[in-house]
Amino acid sequence: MGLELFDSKTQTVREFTPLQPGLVSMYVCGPTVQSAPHLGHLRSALVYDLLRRWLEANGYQVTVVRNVTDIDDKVLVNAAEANRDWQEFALEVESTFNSAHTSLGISEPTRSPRATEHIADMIALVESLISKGHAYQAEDGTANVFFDTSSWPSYGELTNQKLENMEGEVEASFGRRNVNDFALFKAHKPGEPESASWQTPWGMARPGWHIECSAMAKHFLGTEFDIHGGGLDLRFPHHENELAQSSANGDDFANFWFHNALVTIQGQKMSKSLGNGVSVEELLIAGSWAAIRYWLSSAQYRSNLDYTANSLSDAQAALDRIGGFVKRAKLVTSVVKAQLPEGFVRAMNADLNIPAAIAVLHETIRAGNIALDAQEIASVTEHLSEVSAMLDVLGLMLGQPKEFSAELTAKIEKLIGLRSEAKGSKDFAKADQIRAELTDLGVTLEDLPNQTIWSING
RNA sequence: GGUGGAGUGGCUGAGCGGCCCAAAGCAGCAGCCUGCAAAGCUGUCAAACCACGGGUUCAAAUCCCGUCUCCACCUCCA
Repeated sequence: MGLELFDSKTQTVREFTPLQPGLVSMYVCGPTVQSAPHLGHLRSALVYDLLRRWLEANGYQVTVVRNVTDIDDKVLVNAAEANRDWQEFALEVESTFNSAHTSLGISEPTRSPRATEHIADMIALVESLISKGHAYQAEDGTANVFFDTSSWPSYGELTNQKLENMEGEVEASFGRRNVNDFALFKAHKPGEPESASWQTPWGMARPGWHIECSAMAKHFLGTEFDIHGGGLDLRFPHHENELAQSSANGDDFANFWFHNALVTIQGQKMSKSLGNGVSVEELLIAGSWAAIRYWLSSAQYRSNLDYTANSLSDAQAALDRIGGFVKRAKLVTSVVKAQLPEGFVRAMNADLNIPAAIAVLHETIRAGNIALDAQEIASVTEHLSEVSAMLDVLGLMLGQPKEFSAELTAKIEKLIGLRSEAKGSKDFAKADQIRAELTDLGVTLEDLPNQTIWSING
């Protein structure tokens, strides 16, 4: 059985078949670069990285477009507060996202377009919508342009809502005809930087939030593509509005809608507006990037993931177990090409059940350890190779071995040599003294049957 | 008011009609290894039965009904 994914539009798990054999096109809503990323953003980025890896492991050529929303109310507000040029500010925040992604081992999207680079595409799309009777310039004559929700009977189809049940704006404002109509372009406001507005057929304006995704998805992926992803909190209004714009324009848009659940803290959503987001800096005090990645993988993507004080240390302990096996196994054998275990494949295909896949990883490690104890090298090789293949798919990093100076390495190895000699001549006092010396240097020794390996803590 | 989702061992977290008297990890306990440790490994422990009360079924954590609690979205958010 092949890959099955939950499609949040139909609210069913469906077999995934790409529109074009062998190719997968995916659009992911990336960050609004208004402030530095927190754990929740990392989860979202990681989910799509894992999906991409699994698709690639299955032989698909995957095109991932992840946008950067670099023009938005909050970007302008936050930049102004920081007394910065908004474009510089946006670029800087974007780079903090990028470096966090890189550190987490998230591969770069095929394309990562910025909203401000596609104003022309957005204008074209809005003109098309106006000509089809689905959008209008503000009644008050400003450059505001709105989508006319009353012209689109399917509005609400993504989130299964009826227009009359929606709360909408308190009152029609800025020239809206209807409280649920949403902005496609926003007229330039006095006080906002000139640079934050563009010449449009309706006057100087900047794009609304939703139009960029419709325009850029079409630009890079065409009128129809396989998967549209983003955080659960984007389903409404953002994705609902994207769908309305694109489908009102006659485009088929996404075949699968994919929404990752959120990271919570004390049961509450982690969010910029609640101010309870755990920043990258705080995370790195609690654990390593590897631990963060492992922990973020530990719940299925549609389940909330609650961050607690122990989260990263638990993850690190699990990771150490994995790393310990790999390290020891590699002393007696090496990795060969291996098939992924059937249970692992089954778990990944079942709507990307990473925690179940990780369970298979641990089971394989246990079997590998047993083989290691029994000195059954062929079996160790097999298990090590399977583990390696699984780690590859999961993109799990095993605490990249730190580089130490040759000088330090030589010193440590010399001390270990002396200790071994002391042990050989049963001079345990001396051996223990050397071990204590190494402990002071932060070096942890591990005595294996015929050698001593070492690592440096922290 | 509307639309979704969740409640599983000390913690995290899979399972969503029979293979479940419930995966995996962490923590706990014991043993192995060791000169002793550390680290590591192995085993084991754990839920008077999966929020509660009914029901359907030969069979339910898994389906249905009711109740309680919690979360998300309907305003910017991954």
